[in-house]
Amino acid sequence: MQVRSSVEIKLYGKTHQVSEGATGFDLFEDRNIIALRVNGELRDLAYQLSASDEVEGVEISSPDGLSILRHSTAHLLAQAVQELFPQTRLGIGPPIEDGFYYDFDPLEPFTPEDLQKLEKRMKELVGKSQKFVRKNVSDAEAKKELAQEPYKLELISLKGGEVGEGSVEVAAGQLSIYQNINPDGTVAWQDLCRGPHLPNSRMIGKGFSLTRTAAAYWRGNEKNKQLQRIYGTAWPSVEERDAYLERLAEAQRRDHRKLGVELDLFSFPDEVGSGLAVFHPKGGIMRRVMEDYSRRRHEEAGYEFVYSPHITKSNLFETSGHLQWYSDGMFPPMKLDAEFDAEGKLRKQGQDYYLKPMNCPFHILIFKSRARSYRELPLRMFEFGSVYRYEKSGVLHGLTRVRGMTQDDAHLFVTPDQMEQELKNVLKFVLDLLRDYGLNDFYLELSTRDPENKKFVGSDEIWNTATATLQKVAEESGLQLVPDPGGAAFYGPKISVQAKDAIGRTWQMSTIQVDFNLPERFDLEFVGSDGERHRPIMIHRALFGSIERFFGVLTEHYAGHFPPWLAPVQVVGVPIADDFAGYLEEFAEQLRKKGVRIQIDRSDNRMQKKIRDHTLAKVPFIVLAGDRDVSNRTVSFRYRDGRQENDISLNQAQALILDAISEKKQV
RNA sequence: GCCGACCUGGCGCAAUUGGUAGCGCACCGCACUUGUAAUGCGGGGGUUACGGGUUCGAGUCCCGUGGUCGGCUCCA
Repeated sequence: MQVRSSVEIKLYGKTHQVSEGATGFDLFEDRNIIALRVNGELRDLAYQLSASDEVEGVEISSPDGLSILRHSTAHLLAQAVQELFPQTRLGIGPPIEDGFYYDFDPLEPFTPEDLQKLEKRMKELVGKSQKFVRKNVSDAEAKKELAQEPYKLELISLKGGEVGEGSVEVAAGQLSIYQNINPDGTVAWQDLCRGPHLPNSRMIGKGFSLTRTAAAYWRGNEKNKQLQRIYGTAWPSVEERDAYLERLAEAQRRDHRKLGVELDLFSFPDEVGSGLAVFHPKGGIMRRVMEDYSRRRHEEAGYEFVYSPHITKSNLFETSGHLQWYSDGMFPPMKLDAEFDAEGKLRKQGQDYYLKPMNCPFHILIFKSRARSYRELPLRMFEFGSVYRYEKSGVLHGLTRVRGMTQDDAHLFVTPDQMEQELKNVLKFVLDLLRDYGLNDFYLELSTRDPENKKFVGSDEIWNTATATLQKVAEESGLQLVPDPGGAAFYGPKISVQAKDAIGRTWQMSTIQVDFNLPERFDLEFVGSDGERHRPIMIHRALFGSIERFFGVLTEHYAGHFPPWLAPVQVVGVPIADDFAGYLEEFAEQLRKKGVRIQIDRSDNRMQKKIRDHTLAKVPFIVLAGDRDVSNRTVSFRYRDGRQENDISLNQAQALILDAISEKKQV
């Protein structure tokens, strides 16, 4: 037996002796440990330990472990692609949340059938038990090995930093290539990669799937060539993979575009144009209820209501700067009023009118309509303002990304002294209101100035004050605060409220934005207590973002099971037999007088069919009555989840319904 | 905007290698009147997104336009 000298390392912080030349394989018997963290850096299990290394194991189910699994699966995909489509060149292939992708430059774009073939081939490769082996290479070696891969060569020449977009290929310094090695020692495939990887393809197991293909610009730049991206997902077990796919399926079931059709809420008629929604009566009721409640709350919070037109002459948006900065996102102008003589010469200069992409300039004009005193501030102007933005065709998405929308928009004009208190009030107001609509899991994002960017308005001092104030206000809310450095617009910092929905997805909801720019551009002033003129600060604030978008988010959050106060039809009465319909009609009449949206189903359908229909229509309360109920003066309730409550007295029944509505309860 | 896929009655889907459009639900009518997720019978409804082309013949093939979906880029 060979005698080896031993080496002292630290394993999970404790001193540990290993023989010289030992690797991670010698350290961990647990097969769930698939990589190492050595002195803070992720390494392969095959990493050779050296003295004083501080070592930890990386479990496959840990966040790092999952990334490694997914990264290795991406390699497997790339190997399969190059085997089945040898002419295909490699882009990049990093792990992402819940999975991975790999970008390719193939001769022909991939088809869904190709995906199936690739998945099949990947499964075969898993069975081949190929080792993932790291090979450190010099730049010159790497270029030689990857001479056939133009994109990889580009990465080599760029190295680290500038690569952008999840660089898993190269880091500054040492380059490495990972080879997939057959049990007989031959190299099956290789890729430029910084690793680490699973030790063996067998460990990828069966918990992966290819999910879709898409195009993606090389290195994320619109000016570059588009590559074909294949997305996949990978998990330590088939069960976890299936659970993930089930989450996707659940998200699909909740898709507001689908529910919008099924529940007859809204549509996007082709005749109208992309991204322009019409709300049907049922969606219309919901929208009105949402808006009415919002109005009432705004009124209570000291907002004043204003109205402004949908179109305006160009000069307003020249003054505001929108035409200079954002004209791409605006509908092109309507050219009006130009007059020409018989020779076609211009006799009267025309005017360009634009659909408004924002409401703020109008509110500013209202502010400016007369001299303002400090006594009037804070001045809070609110409007359900319809705006139109020419979103690029490819980004339109149901109600969440549209070309015409109504913002619940408010502009607050405050003195610098008032800013902090006002921001505090606004944040509280926003969160309270969102909670009333059923969202209650939030975090905040604070977008601050990019110090590199010279393109901003306002002094350093005012930026620092505003940023510090926003920060303070955000922290006082007690919510988690995520910094977004460099995320601020050029005209001021902002807080955005992110809400998590019922299945854990995050939606950006409200924004509270400080603006130093527009007061400047419009030369806004108020007269202070000192008799001097001062410039107000403006705060932009949209709560829903847009009503359309919020509507879509709520639809998905509730999966169409709206709480009674929002539900388009709140109660449907189902008589056991037609003889009892009159009894239910009397009950309904009482509720209708109190504003309840209740219908009695007197159709020829069987009672069971009616229950089915109204359950599928997601009506919160189905109220049934038969002879027993008529004699006892009761009804029974049936809920969307199949639950039932029988023999409820009429008074109780009425109280139960009214209470659920007024208290915004879910049932 | 870019890449790819797709577009058949209100909705969800069928239509062998191009041979003259079917089904379920919904809708309408008739009968039935029933205690908690589909009663039975009958009926109406589509110039297959739109415009061209190839062909004896196009839902099926080709070109263009519009729209939808998945991504990329973008989102004041």
